[in-house]
Amino acid sequence: MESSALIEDLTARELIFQLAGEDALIEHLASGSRTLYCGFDPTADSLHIGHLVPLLMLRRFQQAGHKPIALVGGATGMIGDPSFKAQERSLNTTDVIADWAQKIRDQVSQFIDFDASTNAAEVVNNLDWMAGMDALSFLRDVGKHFSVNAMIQKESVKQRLEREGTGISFTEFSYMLMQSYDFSELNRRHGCTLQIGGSDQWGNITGGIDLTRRMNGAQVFGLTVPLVTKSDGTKFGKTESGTVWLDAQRTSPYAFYQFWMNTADADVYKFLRYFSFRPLAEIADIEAADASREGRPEGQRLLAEDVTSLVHGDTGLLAAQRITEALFSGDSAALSENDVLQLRLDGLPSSQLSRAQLQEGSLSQVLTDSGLAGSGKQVKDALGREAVTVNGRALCWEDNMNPAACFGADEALYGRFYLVKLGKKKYHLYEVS
RNA sequence: GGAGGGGUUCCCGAGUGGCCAAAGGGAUCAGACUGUAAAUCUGACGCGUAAGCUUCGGUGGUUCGAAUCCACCCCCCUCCA
Repeated sequence: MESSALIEDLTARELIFQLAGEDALIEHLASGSRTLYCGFDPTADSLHIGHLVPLLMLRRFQQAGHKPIALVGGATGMIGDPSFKAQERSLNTTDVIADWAQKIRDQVSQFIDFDASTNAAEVVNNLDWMAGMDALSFLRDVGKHFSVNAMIQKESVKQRLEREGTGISFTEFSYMLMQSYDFSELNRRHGCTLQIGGSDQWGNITGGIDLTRRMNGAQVFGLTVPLVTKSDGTKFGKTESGTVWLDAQRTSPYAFYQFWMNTADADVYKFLRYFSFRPLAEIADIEAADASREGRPEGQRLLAEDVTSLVHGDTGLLAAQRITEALFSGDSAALSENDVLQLRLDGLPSSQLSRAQLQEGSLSQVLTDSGLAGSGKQVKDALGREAVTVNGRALCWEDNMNPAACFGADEALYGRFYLVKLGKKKYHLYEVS
């Protein structure tokens, strides 16, 4: 895609929330290959789908001929970004952050192309230039350019300053200076002229634009992507089991795929525009086709396929689809022994049990221990509604105290497997020996 | 350092000696209806099959009985110095 068309496409996808220096930026991007960056702080050992929009944004820019830099916040991660956070956060140790930073680095790397001939991507860590900086230099060279009067006007910290019951430490208050310095440093080192980020980053980005002008005398730009919202007002990116992570160890490709499959109709086309690389015209066609179709729309499936493939590759997508096909087609008895083994490899939640374990305790204990249910109450509730099935047979209330009967030897698939379903969507594979 | 206001179950938030496992709302889960939607209705929602057990910042104390009273401590906020 040509640079001139890029902004147009992003606008149409509603991926641009704010632009710093709009006309000049459009001209700037249209007139050459530019270098841009986006920062990711190691606040955990994996990124989650909330990071996906800016991450894919880097990719979109690279596809349009620009050079993306992914910045891992080894230094900023040690401070903690206060932007729109309701409370002061606790600090992690240096070792932990270094470990996380390495993991984030690997993760970020899969979305951008390091082999492109003219605009190969780079990954940098702001610890490289922050670690060596002493407090005096920082205060004199960087701090001097910031007005506290201006900083406390920022929306991102207003809540912390004004709201009763919270506060902000000097440490977190200084975060903006560090991120601003990153921008000016990348501008100096790599000729970086554009920073992108989530809408919560606006204050930090404009801070960096000002600082770069003052320190380097250079004009640089900023772009923020919108916060992903859902039509029902609930928070995007959470499920019962918590955050949806990009790391396959934390959120399996199957769970990831299912997350997107469960997108509400009201959101699915917007999400396709946000998260998929399909041309807008194609997305419009999909929407039109779904509107005139009876029953289940295609949008969710296509969205799930696109995003799962982006994050977990074709292998991950195939695994997710294999499980989905097996579980939701209804007939688990049709699975071959190989299929069952494959499902387990593909990331279907599973656990091992011994016959002896089933002789005592309760079913709710078994299901809770394996993580299928959150509590025994949940299991009891489900039992009372015939919402627990083992290899397709619904259990009832009386079965709770007799787990051995629930996993009858003659009912096992291939002598040892039991596919337990709790509710309509949650499955767990037990191997009993 | 001084004065005042706070810390309640995932979140918000009521509760000021027994009727409190703690109102209400949100989130979440399950059922019905469906399309593995939405909306709506129903149920669950500290842990436990149950008896019962463990909670209201922490530690002690008063009391037959404490989230509620007292002492000390920790943390947060506001104002003053």
